[in-house]
Amino acid sequence: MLSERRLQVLRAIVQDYVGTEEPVGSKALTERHNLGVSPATVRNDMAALEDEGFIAQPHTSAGRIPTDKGYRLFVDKLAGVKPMTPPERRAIQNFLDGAVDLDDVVARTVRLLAQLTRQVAVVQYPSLTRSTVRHVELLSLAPARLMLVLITDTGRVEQRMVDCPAPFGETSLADLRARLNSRVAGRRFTDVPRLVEDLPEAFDIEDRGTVTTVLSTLLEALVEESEERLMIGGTANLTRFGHDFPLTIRPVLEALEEQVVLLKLLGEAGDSGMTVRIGHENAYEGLNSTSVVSVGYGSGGEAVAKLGVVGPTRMDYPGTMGAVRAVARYVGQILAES
Amino acid sequence: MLSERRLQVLRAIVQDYVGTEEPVGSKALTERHNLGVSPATVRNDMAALEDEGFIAQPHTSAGRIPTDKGYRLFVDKLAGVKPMTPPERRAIQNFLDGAVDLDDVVARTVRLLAQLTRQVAVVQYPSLTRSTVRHVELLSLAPARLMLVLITDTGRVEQRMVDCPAPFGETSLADLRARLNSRVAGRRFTDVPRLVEDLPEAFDIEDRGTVTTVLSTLLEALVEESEERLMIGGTANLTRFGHDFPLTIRPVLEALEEQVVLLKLLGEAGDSGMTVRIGHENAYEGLNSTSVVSVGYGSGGEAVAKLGVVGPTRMDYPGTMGAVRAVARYVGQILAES
DNA sequence: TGTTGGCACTCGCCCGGGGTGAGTGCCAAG
DNA sequence: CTTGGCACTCACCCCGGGCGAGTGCCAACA
Repeated sequence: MLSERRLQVLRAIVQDYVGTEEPVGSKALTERHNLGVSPATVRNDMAALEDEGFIAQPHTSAGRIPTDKGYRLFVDKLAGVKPMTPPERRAIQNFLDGAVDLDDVVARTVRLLAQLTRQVAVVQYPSLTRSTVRHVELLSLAPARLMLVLITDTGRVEQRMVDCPAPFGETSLADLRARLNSRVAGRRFTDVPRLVEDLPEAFDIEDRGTVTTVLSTLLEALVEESEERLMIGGTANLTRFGHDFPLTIRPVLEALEEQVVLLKLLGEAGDSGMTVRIGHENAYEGLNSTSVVSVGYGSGGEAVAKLGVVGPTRMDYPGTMGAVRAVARYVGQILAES
Repeated sequence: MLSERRLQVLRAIVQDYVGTEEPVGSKALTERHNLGVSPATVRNDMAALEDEGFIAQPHTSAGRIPTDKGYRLFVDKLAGVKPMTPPERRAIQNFLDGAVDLDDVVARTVRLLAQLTRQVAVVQYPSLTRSTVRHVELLSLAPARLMLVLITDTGRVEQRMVDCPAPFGETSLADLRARLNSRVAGRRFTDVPRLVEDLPEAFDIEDRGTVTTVLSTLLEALVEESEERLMIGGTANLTRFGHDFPLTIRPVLEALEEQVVLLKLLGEAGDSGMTVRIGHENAYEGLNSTSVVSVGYGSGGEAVAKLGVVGPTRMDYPGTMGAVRAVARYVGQILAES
C-alpha cells in the first residue's frame, strides 16, 4: 500500500499540474508544498508512484503528470468536494430564480454551470418517464380530425394530429376526454398503458375505432415525450483545452453534437450521487481525453434527470464537483417550487 | 476599371487560395490556369489588384491572398452559384422527407446543411410573427386556476398558467373558449390584439377580471412564441478553420452560443434573395474572420425564417451558396406540404 | 529501513546561422 | 502592353551547441 506521504505527493502533483498545465518535478514540489522532505525523497516516491501507474513522464528528463489512474485515486481518496462560498450560492440562486419556464430553467442552468466551471455544461431535460400526466385535451378540428394535446406535470406540452377512421361526435368527444382524464391525470407515464387498456369497451362499436386510434396516438406521444432531450453550453471553453488542440477538440465537438452519445454518457453514470468518469473510463472514444462529472437532480427526493460538465482530464475536480453539486441542488429546488 | 484579365486573375487567386489555403504566387497561377500570359504580366496585374485593395500579401516575398474586398468582388461579379447535382438534390429531398415534426425538420436541416457545406449551419425556426393561430384551448385546473394552450399553424404549442382574480365557472369558460376561437382561429398573430380588444365587454362584470387576465396572458404567449429560436450544428467543422486556431475559433464559438447575436446576424441579412456577409462586413466583432451565407425560406412564396452557414472567409462561395439555396428551397417545400 | 546529499546523465528547448527557394519589383527590350 | 531577365527579400528548414530542469543511482547517515 502507498504510504501517507506518497499520497500527499500524488495530491501535490495533481494540484500543481492542474494549475500550471506543465509536468511537475521533484524540486518544484518540495518548494511549493512544504512536505518536510528533500527532493531526493520525493523522487523515490515518484518512482514508486510511477511503478504503480499513477503518474507518468511525457519524456525522459521531464516532470511527471498524473495518469487517469492517478486522477481516479485523487478523486476517490485525496480530494473532497469543495463547497461553494456563500456569495456563490447566492449568485446561483439569484440567477436561477429569474427563470420563467422549464426551457428557461434548463437554459439558465447550462449557462450557469458553464460559467462556474469554465467548462462545457450538459443539462438533461427533466426526464419524463418518472413524471406524470397533468392533463389530456382533445380538440375537434374537422369531423374526422382531432388534435390531442398532452400536458405533463413538468410543464411540457406535446401535441398530435389524429385522423379518425370515422366521424366522431362532440358528445363522444367530451365523453372520451372526461374518461381519459379521470383515468390518467396525475398518473405516471409508465402506468398509462395499463390504465387505458379497456377504455374502448366503454364506447359504442362505431366509435371504438376512433378511440383506439386516439389511445395509440397518446401512447406514442408519451413515448416520444419521454425521449430525453438535453442542452449544452460553454463550448467556447473548449479552447482552453490545451495546446494540441485541433486533434483533441474535434472529437469532443462531434460527441457534443450527438445527443445520443451524451445521453448514453449521462445514463451510464450512477443513478445516485455524483459520478466522475475520467479519461478512458468513458466508453465513447472521442472523450478519452476528457472527464465527465455528472449528478442526478430532481424536484423531490428522487432524481428525474442528470446534469454535468465535460472538461479535460486535467481539471479542478474538487471545484468542479462542488459547482455541479450545488447547481443540481438549486435546480432541484426551483423545479420543486414551480 | 479593372480589365477583364485582371478579374480573371483575381478569380484564379480566390479559387486557388480556397483550395490550397496557401498564398498563391504569379508562377503557380500561370501554370494552373491557362491565362495565356506570362508570370511577369500576372505580377503586374497583381500589383494593380493590390493597389486597389482586392488582394494582399501576408509577408513580403510571399504570394497573395484575397482581402475581404477581393472576396466581395468575387462573389458579386466573378462567381455564380454552383447548382447542386441531381444526386445531391435527391439526397437532400430524401433526407428531409423523413422528418416527422417541426423540430425534426429543423434538426435535419441543420445536419444536412452542415454536412453539405462542411461548415457550421444555422437554422432559424419558422418565424411566427407571420404565422397564424390554429386554436386556443382553455382548461380548468382548479376553481380559480386555468391553463391556456396556444396552438399555431406551424405546429408549435405554447402553454401558460392563468391565476384568475375570481372563480370562473365551466359555462363561462366554455363561452370564453368559443368566443376566443371564433375570433382568432386562423388569424395572424399580429392581428390578435385588435381582434380580442373588446371581448371582456361581452361578459358579466364578475367575470371580466378573469377574461382580461386570460387575454393578457394570451398576448404575452403570442409575443414569446414569436421570439425567434434557432438551432445550430456542425461546430466540429470549426476545427478545419485554419492553423491559428484557438484565437479564431473562440469568438466564433462564443457568438454561436449567443442566440441574440445570431438572430441579429440573420436579421440583418436582406429579406429576399441570398445574402453573403464577408469578414468585417459582419457587425459582430467575433465573426470578423468568418463569412455568413444566409437566405430566407418559407412555406409559400414568402420567407418565414432564415437559414445559413458560418465559415471562414476563405470558403467555397459558389458551392456553399448552391447548397444553402437548395436546402432552403426543399425545406420550403416540406413546410408547405405539412 | 527510510532519508538525504551528491553526481553523472538525459534530453527537450532555445537560439543563432547558413542555405534554399518561392516570390517579388523593377527595368529594358520587343 | 507584354515579356524575359535579374537582383533582392524573406519565410522556412535544418543543424549544432549551450542550457537547465529533471532524473536515477549510490553511498552515507539516522
